[in-house]
Amino acid sequence: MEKLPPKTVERLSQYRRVLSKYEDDENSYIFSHDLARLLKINPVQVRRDLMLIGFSGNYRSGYRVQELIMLINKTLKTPKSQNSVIIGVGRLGKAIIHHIYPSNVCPVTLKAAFDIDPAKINKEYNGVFCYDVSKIPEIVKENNVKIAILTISDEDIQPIVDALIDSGVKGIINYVAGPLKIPKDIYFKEYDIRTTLEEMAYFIE
Amino acid sequence: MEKLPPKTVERLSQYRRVLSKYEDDENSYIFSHDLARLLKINPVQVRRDLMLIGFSGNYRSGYRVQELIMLINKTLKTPKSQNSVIIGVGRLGKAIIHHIYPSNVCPVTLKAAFDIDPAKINKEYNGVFCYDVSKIPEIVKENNVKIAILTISDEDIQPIVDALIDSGVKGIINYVAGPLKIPKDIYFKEYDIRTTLEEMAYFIE
DNA sequence: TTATTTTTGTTAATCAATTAACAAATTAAT
DNA sequence: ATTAATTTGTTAATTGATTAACAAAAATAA
Repeated sequence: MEKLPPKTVERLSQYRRVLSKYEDDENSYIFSHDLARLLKINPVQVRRDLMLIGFSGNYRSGYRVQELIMLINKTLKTPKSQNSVIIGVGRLGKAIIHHIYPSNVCPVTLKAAFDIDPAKINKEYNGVFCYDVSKIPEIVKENNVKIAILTISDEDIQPIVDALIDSGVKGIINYVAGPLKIPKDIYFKEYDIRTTLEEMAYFIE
Repeated sequence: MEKLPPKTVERLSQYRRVLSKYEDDENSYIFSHDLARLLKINPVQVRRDLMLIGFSGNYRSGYRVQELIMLINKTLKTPKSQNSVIIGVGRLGKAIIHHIYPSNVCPVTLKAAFDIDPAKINKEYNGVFCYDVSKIPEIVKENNVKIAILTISDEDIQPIVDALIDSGVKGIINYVAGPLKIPKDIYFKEYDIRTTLEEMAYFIE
């Protein structure tokens, strides 16, 4: 099946998250303009996104929330379908562990954490066990992990990245800027808050 | 002067950050394709971005690093020109404080932190003082703060957001998804790692 | 001197994302 | 019944971002 545009996928994930708060009522409906307002986007965009996944609404009452969530679940792979690991259990690493795991909303499972600091290794953080980075190949292969989250900025992170990729990781999210050698076929995203801050500083007034 | 495209601003911030590691040598130069490789983008994009800010390179040796950093500084406002605050000093809040402050690279100054937890108030975190949220109007106005970073997902965050905006904040970065009422003229960005994870899970094979 | 190579600078073309426009469906009101 | 109001579904238009294409500049090699 044809892949959806990346931006649409991003919004589908956001629709699902905000809608899950509205799901209490079995029979609740939502209009495109209401869903749009929750995400601060244009209602046409909502309708277009839903059109792309083949979801139909009702001319009078809008879109059925429960059905929409179910279709988004199906479209963005079924829940718990992808496994991930996190590198680094410092402040940021721990924050992310607590934010995404255990969560009934996020369908990506965090299978393990890794660190280089002996003080952090062989402990559990909110249910996620932390191993020495040397265990990456073993654990990653064993659990069929495809996504890695990087939260440490050590100079020597490149060997860790290489080990992850060698072991089958296909997507990397890096929260600490820094040039990394990453093959072209790896899905890579970098988020550094400083970039966002500087962009914002430029545009406000 | 005409505003630059948002994506160009984002990349300028990234160019500056990676180049600052190359600045040691007073007279170092870099080619567009080398800078491009560091950011995993197309060299044409680098040249186009630099063209937009009116920076010229040398046909033989590329772009002068030091001069380029200076021009980016000038383009993205001068260093230390914008003030920010952070809401919440939990795990994520502390991680961000340590990541951006004090930093000679990020030109946005973190002026204060706020929390609702009495155990966290009136303490200093890596040099940033934490106040009770009731102090928002006073501190924000006093320091001419224009940017706020949200790291708490409390149900009652809307009044905090309203206080920030009333006190003059023009840009908000939200790290915890959740519908917020934000006026149209506020520059707003939301980053929830779960969205990124789900998008990635969809695209990798 | 005359090619050859390399890299910038810029326009044009392409691709992606958003928004506008409006027909079709449905209900409610007159 | 007819009109008005509302909202979806879809195509077309627009806007924004990226990439391709290539001339101009400068140095090097033949």
